[in-house]
Amino acid sequence: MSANKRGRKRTFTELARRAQIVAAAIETIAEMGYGQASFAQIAQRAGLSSTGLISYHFASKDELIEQLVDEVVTAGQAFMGPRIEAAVGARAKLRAYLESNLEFMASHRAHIVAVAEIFNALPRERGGQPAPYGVWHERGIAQLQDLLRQGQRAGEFASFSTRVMAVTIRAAIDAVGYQLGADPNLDLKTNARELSALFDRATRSGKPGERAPGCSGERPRRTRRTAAD
Amino acid sequence: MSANKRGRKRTFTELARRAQIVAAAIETIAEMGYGQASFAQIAQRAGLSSTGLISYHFASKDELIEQLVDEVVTAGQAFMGPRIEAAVGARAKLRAYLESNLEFMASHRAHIVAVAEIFNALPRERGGQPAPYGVWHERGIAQLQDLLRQGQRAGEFASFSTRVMAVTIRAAIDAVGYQLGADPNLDLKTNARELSALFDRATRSGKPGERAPGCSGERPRRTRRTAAD
Amino acid sequence: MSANKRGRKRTFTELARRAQIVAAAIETIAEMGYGQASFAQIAQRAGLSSTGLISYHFASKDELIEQLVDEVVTAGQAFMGPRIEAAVGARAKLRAYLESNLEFMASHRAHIVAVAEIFNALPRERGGQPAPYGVWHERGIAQLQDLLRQGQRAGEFASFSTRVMAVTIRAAIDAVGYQLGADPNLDLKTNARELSALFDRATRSGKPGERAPGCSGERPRRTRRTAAD
Amino acid sequence: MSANKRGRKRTFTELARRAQIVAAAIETIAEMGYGQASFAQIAQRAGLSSTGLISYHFASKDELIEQLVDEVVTAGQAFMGPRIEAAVGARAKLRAYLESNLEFMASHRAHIVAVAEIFNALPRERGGQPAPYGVWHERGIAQLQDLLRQGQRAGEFASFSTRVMAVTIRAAIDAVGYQLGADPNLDLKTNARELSALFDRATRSGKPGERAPGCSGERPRRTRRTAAD
DNA sequence: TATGAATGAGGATTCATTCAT
DNA sequence: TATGAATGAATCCTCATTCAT
Repeated sequence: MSANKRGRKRTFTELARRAQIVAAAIETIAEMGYGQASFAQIAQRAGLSSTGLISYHFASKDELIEQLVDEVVTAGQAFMGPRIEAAVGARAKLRAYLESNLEFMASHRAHIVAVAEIFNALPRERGGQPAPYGVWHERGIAQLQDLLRQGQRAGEFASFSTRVMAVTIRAAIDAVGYQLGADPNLDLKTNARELSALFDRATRSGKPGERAPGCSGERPRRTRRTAAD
Repeated sequence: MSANKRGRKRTFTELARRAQIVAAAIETIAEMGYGQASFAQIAQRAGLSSTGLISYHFASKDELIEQLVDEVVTAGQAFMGPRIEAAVGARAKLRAYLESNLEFMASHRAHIVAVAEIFNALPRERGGQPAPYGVWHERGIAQLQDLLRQGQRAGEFASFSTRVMAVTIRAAIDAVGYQLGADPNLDLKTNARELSALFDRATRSGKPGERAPGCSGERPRRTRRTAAD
Repeated sequence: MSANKRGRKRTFTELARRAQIVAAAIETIAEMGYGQASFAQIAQRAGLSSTGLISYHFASKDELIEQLVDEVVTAGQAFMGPRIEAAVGARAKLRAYLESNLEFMASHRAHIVAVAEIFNALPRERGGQPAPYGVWHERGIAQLQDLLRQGQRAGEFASFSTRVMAVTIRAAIDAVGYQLGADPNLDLKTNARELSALFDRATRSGKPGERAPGCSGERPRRTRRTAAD
Repeated sequence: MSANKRGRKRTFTELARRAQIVAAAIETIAEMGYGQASFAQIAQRAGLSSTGLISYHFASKDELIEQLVDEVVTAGQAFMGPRIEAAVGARAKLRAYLESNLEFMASHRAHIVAVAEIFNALPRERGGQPAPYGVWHERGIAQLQDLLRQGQRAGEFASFSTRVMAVTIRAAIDAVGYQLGADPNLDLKTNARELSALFDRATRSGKPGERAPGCSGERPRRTRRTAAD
């Protein structure tokens, strides 16, 4: 992926142009939706005077989108990875997973919305051929399943289908991204706290010393509920 | 809705053709994705020799999609409504909600996949103007929030943001539909059981006589876990 | 023209239907313009539930339009002919020609507007093949030229190109029809009076006893002029 | 008006292409009529291999037509304006108006025919919304009315409705353009001379020293009349 | 006769991509 | 490298006409 179409290593300028185009594509897709994100729109936003330049730097629209997704996912992992690893224990890691995900969303709103648009707009896995970016999705699920299995082995988590739980956790996070597309003022902190608590209850075992809040009759963090709940 | 463009009551033939076209659209969208579902593709699948016939029966592509969504949503509500109402108590209703949703998916796979495609492909709410079928989504969320609030008032459910919980429940269900698009052999019964348990734990209060399974250290329905979990 | 496509004489019903369709076409074209007057629009206005019926009664759209023009022109001639013949002398006949034309317009606004639309919208004479309804136009010009030549022979009219004068008179009348399409409240009586006077001055000879108003320094019918003149 | 859709100044090539396409549109419309002037026809006549190129250079068909009309009207005004201004006195100006109009027609036959086609084919003013290029028409009428009023104030012209007279003059000129579409060999010089004389008689007052030719019993320029008159 | 269904050609427009400069 | 010009396939939609009933 580091070689251009002439088989040479990409020059600095070339890399800069690609980055600029990808950035413009992110903005465009986030703002107008994948369906409206034509080369013309992207070029305009990038300040380019020709769509031809996009075709010059990217073999096809597919390659542009691939690059875009790649960058966002990589950035996300770079942001979240350390935070998750720093947490001790499966419960803490799960909480870190959820909260760092939403924290990343807060600082990379357009990126997240764009990637969500792309995932949704592109054809899914059908018959035999895989979805274009299904790999990333499956990789994320697998990573989560690992975490959940560790917790189950450690007795921190109850017994449940790690697959179903992982898919649900991802779906919950993606739903926040989806809502963020519609409402830029969405309160991500509240969402993070609520989701953390939700999946904590959903996963935790009833082990002594790890008793679920519901079991003790007390609630750790009482939150005021408003009408908008 | 029962009058055609000439202001006449729709004939039997017309209704049949419309249904046939809608069915072809469902198949096409479910199989190829919304983006690829042109009139030409739909007409071909319906065995029509001209795209003009689709335009003859539907005022626009929008009307076709609207009709499609309407049919699927109406059918879904007709299927699920009674099952949810028959359940007694909020916990049981929530379980019925989840299970009837997935049961409907099992028998209407293409319908669900098609509608999921449409929801995802169409422009989202941006700035001020709402998403085309966002109404349905918001209505579903609101309905779920009602159910959750009732459970909270009755003491069956713990304290949490009903909005976040409702969005997460819907996201979990939609994720199952999404997976169904990729894998027609998805085990919906297992998914239904797991999701029921998951959200039962996530919502329930610690009231006596309503103790969460996790608290007793035992699991009611022990499920064999496979590697694919 | 009195036989239908099966070579039979047209039944009363058939004639009635044709008349009804022609009437609807007149209304539609006058109101929406020729370009928007599709069979669907005409059928709807005629209260028919199928465009097929129009095709059943008329061999083609061309035949419908032909019939329409025929009816309007015939009605116009029936109205104007006697009025012109009743006038004595070329000057009086020319005045009668102009005034009866505009009088007919007043009572057959839609007809006139529709025919004007058709004349304008249809292809003109090009290369060799004649304009569809150029015949009517040329016939009208020829008739006017006859009248003008008679006046010249009788010494009532000055010497001028009867062709140019005839074309100009028709153009002036058609321009009134054109304006009538835009402004239904157009004052036809004033237009008739002004055009009569205009072409009286433009045609008349300087013979004694027939002196032009301009020559005597007096004006026969003094009209108050308003700012809108 | 000098910036293209990318907000750039138009290049030489772009201007040339636009001009070429406008020229092809003029030819096509003049020859086949507005109704038959599809992008396909225009592209073919311009030697383009794709209708897409027209859309590339013009935002819409409307813009193409607008540009076409604009060019022709501007050229016409540039041609006629100085000739009218050079004339001294209302009578001479009116004569210059008529003669320069027809002179322009002689050298820009297709342009005039095309614009006449467009004016006629496009929807007229109806209800409230104005005709697309009605502005030009009304502006021409207003300009003529100004000229006529000046002549009336100066005593050169008799008393008449300047509106009716102006509309009739324009109609007479347009009728020449109309005939030109059908007969390319139309004798424009004779038409110019006859129309000049016609409207001179129609407008002039009976003032001493400005006596109408008809009053003297003599004709200044005796013209041979042929059968075709 | 009359209806509604069906056809297929033709309408403008959008778009990613290619190419010469 | 970068630009603008050009391409041609694909988009939805309109319409007069035909046909079976």
